[in-house]
Amino acid sequence: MNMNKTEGLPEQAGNETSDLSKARLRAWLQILKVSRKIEGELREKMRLEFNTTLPRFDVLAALYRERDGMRMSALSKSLMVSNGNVTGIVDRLVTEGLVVRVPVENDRRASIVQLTEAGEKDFAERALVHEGWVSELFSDLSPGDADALIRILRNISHHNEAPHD
Amino acid sequence: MNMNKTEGLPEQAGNETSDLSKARLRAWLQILKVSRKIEGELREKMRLEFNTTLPRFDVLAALYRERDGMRMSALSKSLMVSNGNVTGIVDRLVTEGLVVRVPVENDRRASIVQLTEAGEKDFAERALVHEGWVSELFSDLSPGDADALIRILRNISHHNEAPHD
DNA sequence: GGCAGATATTTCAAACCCAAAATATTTATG
DNA sequence: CATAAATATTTTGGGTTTGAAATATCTGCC
Repeated sequence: MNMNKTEGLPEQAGNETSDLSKARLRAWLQILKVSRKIEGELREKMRLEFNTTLPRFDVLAALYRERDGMRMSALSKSLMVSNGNVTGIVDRLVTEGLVVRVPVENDRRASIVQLTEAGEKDFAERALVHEGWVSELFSDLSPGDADALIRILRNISHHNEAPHD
Repeated sequence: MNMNKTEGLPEQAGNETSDLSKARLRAWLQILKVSRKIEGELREKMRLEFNTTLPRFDVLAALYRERDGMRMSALSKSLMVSNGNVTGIVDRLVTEGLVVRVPVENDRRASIVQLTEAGEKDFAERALVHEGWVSELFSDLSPGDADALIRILRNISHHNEAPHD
């Protein structure tokens, strides 16, 4: 018996549009929807309250976690955006005086991007407000659901891991 | 004992960076991470396999669900992007022959965007492959977790509802 | 009819984003 | 040492994205 059941079997290649496949597609579309809505809200708040943009904030956040600074390549990997992209964002942060490019000893190709004192101060203040915004936008998210969400999403991240976490 | 625990207490207004607030922030960052990674994978596949882009595919998908066509404003609301944005994407789809702009009876301001036969055919084929990609990227997502994910994310969507779902 | 305000869309400037090519530098290998 | 391959970053070209301003049109009110 059990001959026609597929439990334990690997997924069938030609089995397009199974129920499971459709459920996963719905899940993905829902992730996309929430992601876009929250990102839009945060972008607007950033602009109105802080007169800055989300990508710039993200760069500052990454640098705040690594006080010794990061290379451009480390930044782009951490933020999951392209190399060339980070160049422009860091350029703007430099002109704003929030970060600096420090040459690397013994490697004249690379440079390390670091928060200035002003950048550190600015970010520290803004991070608190930002966390408040997020908490407000997610105020329907119970502790249990938050944990479940994080667990499920981590599973997905880990599976699609290109280099490492 | 148990005197210092805060379980059951309502959220404190001035209590920035409470545990719950931090959990929600982590949840948001995880959503962002998954969203970016999956979007990047899909973008690359779209480019290599279909020689198209994600935004164009999204517009075709919306139009495929509404065979009678949609107004520009309905499109931008549905995709949660700005009005001006849709203009450029539809322009490109028009030159590719996948959609057409049909004037609206009694309202010369508006136009209705509709799939052409070629657009319909193209999308129908690609949608199946796309669903397969998503299912593969989410292959670690069990049916139970998919349902939980959708439920939790819907809660969040509903809370942040500007006009309607 | 005339006209103020609302609505639908496009245009515009600035920023972001990617992939690929270009540049500069370092490392490894003969 | 020379030089091919690898590495780090910037530049480039095409596309996407937003918010605001500009256009065109419609609706309601006098």
